[in-house]
This record gives sequence, structure tokens and C-alpha cells, in this order.
Amino acid sequence: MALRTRFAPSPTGYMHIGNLRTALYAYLVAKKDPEGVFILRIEDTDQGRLVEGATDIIYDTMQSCGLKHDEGPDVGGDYGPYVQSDRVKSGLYLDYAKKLIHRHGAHYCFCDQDMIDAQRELQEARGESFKFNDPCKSISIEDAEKRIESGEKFVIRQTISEEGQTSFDDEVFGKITVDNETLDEQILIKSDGFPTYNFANVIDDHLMGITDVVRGMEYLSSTPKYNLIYEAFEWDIPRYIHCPPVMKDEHNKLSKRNGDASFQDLVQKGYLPEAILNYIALLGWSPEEDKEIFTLDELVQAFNVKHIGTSGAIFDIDKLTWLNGMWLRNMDIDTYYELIKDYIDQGVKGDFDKKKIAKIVQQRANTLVEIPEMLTFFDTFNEFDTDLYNNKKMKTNPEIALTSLKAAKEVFEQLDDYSEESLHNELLKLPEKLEMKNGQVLFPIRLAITGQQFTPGGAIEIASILGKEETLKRLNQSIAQLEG
RNA sequence: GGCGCGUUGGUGAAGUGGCUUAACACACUGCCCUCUCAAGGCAGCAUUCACGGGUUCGAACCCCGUACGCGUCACCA
Repeated sequence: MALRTRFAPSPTGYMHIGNLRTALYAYLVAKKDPEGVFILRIEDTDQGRLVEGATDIIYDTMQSCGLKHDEGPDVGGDYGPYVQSDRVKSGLYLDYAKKLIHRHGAHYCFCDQDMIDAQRELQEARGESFKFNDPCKSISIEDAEKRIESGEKFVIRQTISEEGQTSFDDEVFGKITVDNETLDEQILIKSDGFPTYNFANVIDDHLMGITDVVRGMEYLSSTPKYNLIYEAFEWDIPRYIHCPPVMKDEHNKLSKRNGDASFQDLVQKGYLPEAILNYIALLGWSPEEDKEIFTLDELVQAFNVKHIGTSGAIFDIDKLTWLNGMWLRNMDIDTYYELIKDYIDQGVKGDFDKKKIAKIVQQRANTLVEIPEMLTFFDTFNEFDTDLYNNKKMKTNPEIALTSLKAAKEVFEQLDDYSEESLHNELLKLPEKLEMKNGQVLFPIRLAITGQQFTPGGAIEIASILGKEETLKRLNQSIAQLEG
């Protein structure tokens, strides 16, 4: 039987990095199997927390990451509907809850909050830790149904025996065992008739034929309760793959609430979806081979549940930045140019060869947003501090610079072909002629035509982009400044 | 507080009883290369695996305890 996994977010806002990683892992687990199916299910049973547009963000994010789902609200499938609120309408959860009651896995409960609070106070006053003891458990199904017919409000709670233990094997955490008496009898159907997440999740996972449940480890504690439901129904329990959290720092999980970056934020900051995905795959999972740059397809090949770690991993923006730079540098120049065109336009208004500019930027930018500011010197050329000509490493000073610049001026004046090749050939004759080092000639030129201490590209590349007229104009200006 | 889970460097991590005087990568530092900056190359960066016991000829790896952290105990998901 083919593997089936699902990503089941609730549409409550933005796509968090931790969420996205869970989606990625679920996708990878499924796709490891050539026949594997990856499903998107929207869990919106909490009507109070719905956020408009949140589902679109989920679709957009998945799409831009290449996490293509085989079944879901937007693409359909044989196990729909894929939105829980649509499923509620069919009365499916209530039906299953009733079945569960008859299988002694659940019971009607008429207690209100005051009643529960009273119990809590009593127990806590005795110094005990609170555990709700539901008096409604002893009500017969017939009596309960009568009370419901007469209009009494009710919920359906899971029934859990005090005796025994429940255990299961998690693929990453191993065997987990808990005493049943520590499990509380959670609500399955709320008084508004909606199922709780806990219940809907179990029912849907089963009905959708999910074979591998991939989710955050915050569900580790409630998994035994879910398994008790599976058992009451005599359903097969899925494989569980609980993932450790993605942390902001040692103590806090990464979360939108704390203002931590979401996927969208990172994209806006100039990170590639591919690089983000690549990076978060490495948070909590490590490949067997000594390699860190992975495309999605390569991840599918390399992924192995056995190498998912057990402790929280801190999100390190520095490493993401490095990885992003690697992705950028590895692109072919045409693709790269198309990608950063807009960023170049932001930084350069003048009429220069943007493709050449892309080329000098590619080896230097780690994120897209830093590109415009690297390029300002193309449009603006101002007088600069001649002290910049003093460079120990280049063995230059203003006097040497002036000599170089004057010699270079002749070359620039005589030359009409400003291609890099041609400039390279002619300019590199100078050091020999002047008995200088390459740097003593080229460093001052670069400075003289850019006015900046650091620039992407060297003197030759930049002169080629600036062209004869602009290069000479700036050169003359700089020579005049030195002489003056 | 009960229960569950976790703890290898600043960070991600490899490691599953001897090959570990603990890979690899990011960050950091230094050197080299070089027309600046990047990129690239090289080197340094945990005498030690939270702590304390135990098992063993031998432990980061097995057992017990302690500490700390996280999760969970909602008509939230």
C-alpha cells in the first residue's frame, strides 16, 4: 500500500517556519515512496480563530516551495472534502462520536464549567493535582439521549479507563509509555456540535487513509489518547513521526507571536524559497553524506526519518544567509539575471549593461535585498577622500596613484573597445611599463572611477560597464582632485 | 504539581561500547590567493560530550540518580 501523509495546518495567520518544516518532512516521507501521496487538509474547526486569507497564504507558500500536494481542497481527491468545516456539515464527526459511545470509548457529558471549576478547587485545596472526574460517566446512554432530546446542552467526552498503560512506538522518539490514569477525558464534540481538533484529527487521518502521521512533538503527550480512540474503533494505528521544535533561542520556540520571521518575511528579505527549504530541512535532520546543498528532489532521495533529531534546533539566520548565497552563486547567469533584474533597477537608474552588472554582483550577494545598495556608485560619483589611495596591502599612496592614473588615462583615451578582454589586455601592460605591481595600477583606477572603498567587481569590469565617456570623465575628475 | 520528552562547541550536527587525541558545516580568528570587497584554498577554534555515581579490560555511546530545559494537563489547534 502506498504511503499517505498529510499536512494539516489551521488557517490562523502566517506560515511559520516550524510549520513549513513539518510540511516539508511530511512531503519527504510521502515522496520517499514513488507511489506516496501527500495531502493538504485545512483544520478550521475553531470558528473563533479563523483569519481571512490565511488559507491562501498556505497555498502560496506550498506552491512557491514546490511542496505540491496530491490531494487537497484546491486540487480535489477521492477522500474529500479536505476542509474540516465542510466535513462537519455532513455530520460525520458526530456520527463517529456516537459510534464511539456505543463502543464504550466515549460518553455524553452535561457538566458545565462551574462544575469543573468546583472540582478543581476542591482537589487543589487538598493539595492534589487536578484531574476531572466526570460524574456523567455513570449516566446510561438512554437517559443521556432523553436529556438531549429535551434540549439540554451536552458535549461528548472520551472515556478512558483508570487502569493499565498505553504505549506506542514513535519513529523518532522510540517507545513511549504512559499510565492511563494520567490521561484526561478530553472533549471530542463541543457543545456547538463541532468536533475538537483532537477528535477530527483522528477521524480524518483514518478516513483519509493516512499511514504516516508527521507532526510537532507537542502532540507526543496526547498521542496515547488518540491511540485509545483508534483501538476502540479497531482501526490500524498509523506510524508516528514526531518532530522536535524549531527554536528562536535556547528557551523559545520560533513563533509569529514573538515577531519572528515567517516564510513570507524571509522571502521579502531576499531569501530564495529553495534555500529556505534547504535550510530548514537541515534543522532537526542530518543527511548521511557530507553534503548540505539540496534541491527538493535531492532531499526526497536523501531523507531518512532515522536521522531526525530529538532536541530543538535553533534557527540560525547566518547559516541561512550563507546557504542562500550558495544557491545564488550556483545559478546560471541568465536565470540569475531574470531573478535580480528588479533589484538592479532599484539601485541603478543610469543606462548601463544590466547583465554585466548582474555578473559582478552574483559572486558577492548573499541576499537579494542587499543588491541595490552595492550598486549606488553607478549613478553617483562624488569627490572622495584621497586618503583612500593609501593602501598598505596594495602598496599604494596618492603619488603612486597619480602616476598610474595618468598612464591609465592615455590607455582609456586611445582605446575604443571597452570590452573586458580588450581593457584587460591594454591595462595590464601598464604595471610592467611603470615597474609596478598590478595592484598599484588597478587599485587606484578602481578607486578613481567609483569613489568607493569597496565595490563589487574590479577596475576592469567596472570600466567596461561604465563605458569610455563616463570612465574618462571620472578619471579626469579624480586626477584633477589629486593634482589640486 | 502530575505525566512525557530532551541535554555533544556560539549555532546546525556526526557519533549507537574500542577505528574519537569527538567528523562535517555556519559563525569567529589568522594566513594564502587576489585590481578592492566577496568567492576560493589552508590553519586554528569542545583535552571533552549537563552533573554525580555505577556496569565494563574499555563509555559521549549501557544503567541509576540529580540538575536544568521543553512539552502537556482547554468546549485552541
